[in-house]
Amino acid sequence: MKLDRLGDFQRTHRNGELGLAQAGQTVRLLGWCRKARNLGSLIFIDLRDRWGVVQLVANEETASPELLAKLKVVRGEFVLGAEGVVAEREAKNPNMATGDIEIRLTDLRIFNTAQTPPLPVDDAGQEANEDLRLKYRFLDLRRDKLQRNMILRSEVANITRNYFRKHDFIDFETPILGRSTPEGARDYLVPSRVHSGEFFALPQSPQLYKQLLQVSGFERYIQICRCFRDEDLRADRQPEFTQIDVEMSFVRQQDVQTMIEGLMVELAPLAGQTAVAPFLRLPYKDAMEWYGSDKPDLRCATKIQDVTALFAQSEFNLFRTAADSHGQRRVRALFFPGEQAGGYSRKQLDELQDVAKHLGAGGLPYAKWGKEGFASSFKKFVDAEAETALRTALGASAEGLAVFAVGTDAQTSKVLGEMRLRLAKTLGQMDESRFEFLWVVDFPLFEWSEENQRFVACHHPFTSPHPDDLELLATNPGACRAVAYDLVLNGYEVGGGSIRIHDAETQSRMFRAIGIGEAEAREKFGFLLDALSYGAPPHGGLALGLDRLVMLLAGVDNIREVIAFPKTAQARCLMTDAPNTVDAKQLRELRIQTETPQQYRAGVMFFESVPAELQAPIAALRTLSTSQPSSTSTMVLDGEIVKVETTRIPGPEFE
RNA sequence: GGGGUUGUAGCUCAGUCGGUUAGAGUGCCAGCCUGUCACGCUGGAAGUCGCGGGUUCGAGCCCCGUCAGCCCCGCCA
Repeated sequence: MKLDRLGDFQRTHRNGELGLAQAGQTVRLLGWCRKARNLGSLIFIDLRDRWGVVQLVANEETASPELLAKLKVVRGEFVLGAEGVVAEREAKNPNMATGDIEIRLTDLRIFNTAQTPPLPVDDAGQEANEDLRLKYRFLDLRRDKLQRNMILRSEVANITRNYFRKHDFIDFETPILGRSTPEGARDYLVPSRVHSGEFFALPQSPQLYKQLLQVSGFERYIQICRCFRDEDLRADRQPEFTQIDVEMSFVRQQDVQTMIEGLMVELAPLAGQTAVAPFLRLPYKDAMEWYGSDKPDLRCATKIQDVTALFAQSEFNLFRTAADSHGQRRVRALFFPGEQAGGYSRKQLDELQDVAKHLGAGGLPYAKWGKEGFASSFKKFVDAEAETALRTALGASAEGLAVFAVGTDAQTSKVLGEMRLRLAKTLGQMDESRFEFLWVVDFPLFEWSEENQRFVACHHPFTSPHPDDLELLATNPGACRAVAYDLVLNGYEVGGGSIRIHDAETQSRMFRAIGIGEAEAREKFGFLLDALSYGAPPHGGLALGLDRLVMLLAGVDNIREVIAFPKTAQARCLMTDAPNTVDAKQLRELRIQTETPQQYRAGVMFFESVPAELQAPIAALRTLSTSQPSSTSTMVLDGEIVKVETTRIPGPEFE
């Protein structure tokens, strides 16, 4: 089929903006065919562009033979230009924004055809599997849902830039090629050709640069920047992600928080929500105690309770030994009121217990008060008096379900934190229509790393110790609090920051506390120590996860839905097949040798042009190093270009 | 690194106890159709049951391995 040329065919209107106001006008529109409905001598086409969908119509009596011929070949996703007159419809469609009107076609241009899409492009049907969506991301992105998400994302970025500009922040760009740092996540490394054997690291965050810009006197820094972490993925974690990175001079914790709250107040309406500043400030210790999480979801009111003392005299050994442990181990509980909770079935409780076990619990003791009265996994240890005591302690006035965890605070927090969210959701005791912002503050400065057998910085090693805890730095680092704060929304950490250390002496003490000696500190962070010694102002800031924020504003539960070209959970791009192996020549230039655990050989599938007598030589000849289980490559054999499908076979270790 | 789960037509899925020629909806193709908008009606094509091996008279179904997607734990300053 001969395609039309765009030539000077320009749109006069966007599809979404047409209505009865334009009736009678001749318009030119552009877009994709969402759907063609051919009723014989009457043909409808739904034309989609970024702004909406409008119905085109033509009938046999009035349309020219040329126009009719074109209309009959149009299929889904063809790229069209339409010229026609806006007319009030005979049959209006109240479900469609432009449902009052249609375009009576006078001319149609077909700028491109399209194969039948491998996945549904409209949102009406069922969504395709995600691997398919990721492979054909360019088509998936045509869908309304993703278009809306991308537009929302752009809105968030624009509002953010305007907000900070309004507050005199300066927009910076910091290096993508930087220095690998010892603390924190694994770095993505970039080999340097010029300096063979040496590597740049992609930034996990522009942390040090933004601090140095405070030393330089810019006072207010903002950057919307890409960050990279070579760690395993989650539904809310990608290896490259976008931060709204903020840093300010001459500020206290509350100044940074107030600034960020102002931004949230402006962003919340994008989700039809209202954010009311100031947000709740919840100490880390209380968050862990009440919610078992450092990012509590406050849309559920239920709190964890300590019921250890109730079992001091109990014959239930599991619980009593905790009571005897002088606080080392505790019995903690969650109580959910209501008929539904009290009527929880054995099967449901077993499922919950499985989850608890996966989180490291031995089981999930429970007690429930329902239609059949009191039931519990440890009922034989609970007499009437004990039951009353338990009931009173839990505030269980009527029916309901309590689940228990016993162990160290870390253990019980992990289990009950998860149970709290699960039960709240399944029992409908989580108001998912609300937005609940809060600040979690007073984080510990350090945590013990089993792997390294030393304390490591919880946030990062530039975080200011809490002024009241300075002397603990050397004596009891584990108890030292930090001036660090996380912004939490609906159980997600959407941002985190701190007041930084701004004097070289405190910074040195900090390095000492985490086992970085003078010489090592000098070598790795000499530039920072230098900077701090030349008049660094008191400063602090925070970084917001843009992707997560947009995810929550969009009301979706996966970060991939708000990223145009995301990676899979295995950190691969299904569309481009990145990462991929590179030419030996490239590696030689970089003086890099690779160890490949398996060798790959040309496989068994050949394309039409390969004569039979050449197939065996090809199979024998080619040994490929590729991470792909199979791939197609082109090679020249006896002067003939052939395509070879290579498949991976197990082989000896590659030398 | 570990655990769970999924993989059957272009797409979404069903497939019983291992037993005839592997089905449905949708999409696609063809014909008919002047008010559709999830158009309708009639007909048709369409399958490496992810891949490899095994058990069996017989495997989509059972076993072993493997690849890929998703979720979680560890990890993520």
